[in-house]
Amino acid sequence: MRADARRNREKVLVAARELFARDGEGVQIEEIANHAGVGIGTVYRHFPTKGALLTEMVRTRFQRFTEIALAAEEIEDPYEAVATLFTESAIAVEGDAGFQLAMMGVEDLEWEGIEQEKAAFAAPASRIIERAVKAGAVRPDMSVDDIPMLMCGITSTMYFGPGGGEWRRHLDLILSGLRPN
Amino acid sequence: MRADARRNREKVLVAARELFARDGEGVQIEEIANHAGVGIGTVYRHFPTKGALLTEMVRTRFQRFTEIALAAEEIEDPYEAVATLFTESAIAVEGDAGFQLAMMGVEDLEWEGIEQEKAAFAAPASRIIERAVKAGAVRPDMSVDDIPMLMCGITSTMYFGPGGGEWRRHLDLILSGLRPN
DNA sequence: TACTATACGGAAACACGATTCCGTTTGTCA
DNA sequence: TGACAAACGGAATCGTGTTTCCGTATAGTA
Repeated sequence: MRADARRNREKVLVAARELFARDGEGVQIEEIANHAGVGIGTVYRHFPTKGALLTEMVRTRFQRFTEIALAAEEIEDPYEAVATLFTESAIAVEGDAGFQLAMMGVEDLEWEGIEQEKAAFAAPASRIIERAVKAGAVRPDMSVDDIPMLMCGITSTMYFGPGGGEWRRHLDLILSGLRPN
Repeated sequence: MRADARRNREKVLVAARELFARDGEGVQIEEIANHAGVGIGTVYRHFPTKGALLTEMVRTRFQRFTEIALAAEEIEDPYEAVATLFTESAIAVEGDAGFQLAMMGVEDLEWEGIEQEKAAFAAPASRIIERAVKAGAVRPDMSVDDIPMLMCGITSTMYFGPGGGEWRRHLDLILSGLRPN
């Protein structure tokens, strides 16, 4: 690949990241191109469709979750590990409207492309939850399948709520609801 | 207003209700018209824009919340009143994807049109929360402003979650998180 | 029944954004 | 320094869905 091509690809990615974070799926290709300082054609040279470009954004963000889960697994206290998993994940999503919408499932992105990332996250996350359940630190019926649901709720509060950190209260309620009985 | 006009207006409303519930903001005017058995022009005769029609849908649904709040206020037990308020509201939204999206704030509807309905709901809802707080049945820091946030979370679970009633678990967690300390 | 204000239907005009296409420019290599 | 494949820019094209417009049909009334 030619040097300028690699450079432009990177510029497109950076611009897309910023604008997708601000506007979600609503970003226009032309705007991304302008912001990156390249032509529309160049965007299409690197990504076959708008969806492919945005899926790329989501994939990157998702990988961050896996890092967080891996780090949380190292925490001694089983409950703290769970709390950290949720809290850090929420923080990672804060300020990225596009990803928030993606988490909520309202953007029609090609989630197919990120199965692999999902699995990579599910493994450590499962271990964290299982450990907490065994230790009696959370409800006995909690499972890894609750994570998308709960994150979805927190995320939507984040997206919907006026500016501030209202989502922290929501998270707080959920964490307290997760304690046994 | 001529009799046929009134009849058609009603047919449009019914069709719009059904299709908005199924597809959200994505419904097409032509589809609504076909479903109602009228022409596109007739839809526009009764509602100046698509947004005006959909706002009408949301307004109707919202009024249902007020009825629920008013009924919940009659419940003796202060905690039960809160729990009922949330549970019944959630049930009212179940199965209406359009309204779910509206609650989550992702449809760009003209919410201005429903300020009045909002206020009508806030009054009884406030009384319910205040009573529960005074009775020590919920966290002392709970307020009526938590309702949109929490409903938003529940609603998004409903929309996002695969079919079933997963949202009941989310609601369950939230209600248990709302208990004092 | 004849008249007229209303209302109707749906083809056409519009709006808007994704994607294509091709003439031009640029990086790379001999 | 050519030569040429790779990459670029952005006008033009296409697709899709909303809204307008106007000739036709109908309810209501004398």
